[in-house]
Amino acid sequence: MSTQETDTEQLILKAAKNVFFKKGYDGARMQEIADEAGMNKALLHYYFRSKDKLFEAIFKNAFQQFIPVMVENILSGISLEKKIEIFVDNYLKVLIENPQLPNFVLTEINRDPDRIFEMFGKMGFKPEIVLQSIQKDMDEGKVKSMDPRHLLINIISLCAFPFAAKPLMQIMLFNNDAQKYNDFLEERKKEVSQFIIHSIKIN
Amino acid sequence: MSTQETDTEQLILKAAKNVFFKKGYDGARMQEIADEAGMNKALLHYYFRSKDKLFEAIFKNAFQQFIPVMVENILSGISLEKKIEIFVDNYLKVLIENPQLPNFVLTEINRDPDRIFEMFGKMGFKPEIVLQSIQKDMDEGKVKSMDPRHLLINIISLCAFPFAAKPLMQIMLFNNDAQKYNDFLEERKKEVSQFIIHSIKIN
DNA sequence: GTCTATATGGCGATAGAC
DNA sequence: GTCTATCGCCATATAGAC
Repeated sequence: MSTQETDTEQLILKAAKNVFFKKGYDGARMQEIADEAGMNKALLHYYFRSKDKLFEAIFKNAFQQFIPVMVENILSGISLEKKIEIFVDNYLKVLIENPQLPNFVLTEINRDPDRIFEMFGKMGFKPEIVLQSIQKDMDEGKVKSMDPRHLLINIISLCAFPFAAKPLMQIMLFNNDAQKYNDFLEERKKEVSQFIIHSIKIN
Repeated sequence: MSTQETDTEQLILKAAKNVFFKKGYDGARMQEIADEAGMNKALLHYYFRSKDKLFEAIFKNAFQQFIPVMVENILSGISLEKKIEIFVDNYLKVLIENPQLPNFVLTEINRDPDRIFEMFGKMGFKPEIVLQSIQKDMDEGKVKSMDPRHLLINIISLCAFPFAAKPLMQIMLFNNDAQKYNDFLEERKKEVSQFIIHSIKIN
């Protein structure tokens, strides 16, 4: 695949990402994408043929942004606690740069979950491996024993949800001050790690 | 307000809830609602005039289902730990009965966050009061000290996210066995409480 | 109140000039 | 490659018979 794509194509992709991320597939309008890209609607069809095809491009790109981050440190030999720390840090970093990502993924999870699961698989994210890795540390008595699925879903929930619910939380907790909410999300890199690790520690 | 509404109106509301919850405002079709209610499309307009008005009815109803639950035990004098336990239990109970609720609310959060915030206020949910109540127990040294906003958002995240991401999690963690995922969500009533309380305990 | 038939508008997509 | 103009469909909404 060539890394050299036309300027126009890049403009379209950027605008489409914005609109699809904000409005979802159903709510997005080709006209709005064209406006945001500063060009005519017909050009979108010239480059991508249909709304579906354009969406597909955005969809694949979105997953390439965060699945590798999730896969990365799973197979390394470090302790579960350290893994969690690194995972939370990396995952939140990606989300801070792409705050609309959780909403986009959640929308798609409800449109076509199988497609997403398939995409996860293609990119090397295998839940069984993650669960086994967690189970191993529990069996060795390094952390509190529990159903690893609860722990996994807890970690993902604590990272992703504050982005999915961002507009409301920003109003509720920070008087709609965007800068303060971003600082708050930054803090969560440490806060969430501590929260989880404290919870699974054995004393 | 009369509690006696026509049968037809009830049928419409029930069908509309199903479709709006599943497809969101943009994805929902008046035809589909009519089909599911077993009647003609024109009747929906006879009773509710427009798609917007019908949606508004569903919207208000949805919030009446869960905000009172959140407000309920906040002002009581019991300990924070006990409050969390009761809150998680009640909140998850509502969500198990209305699994699509988080998606519905999240969609609306991104469409019009101010409207939701207003709705929260009208129904007596004031975040400052919740935060103060949490802060009080921290000041008294009963639980670990932290920004109460992180704790609040952690609690909500741990409860709501597994429903928002349900279709994918069911596939990933339970081979798409709906019964098993429901059992898993039931388990979370205890699991989430323990997870949180363990994390804020002082040793 | 409930239906069928139809009006109205919006949106994805295409044709064709430049 | 990029634009304007337009087609054709589908969804909301209304008119009017029963």
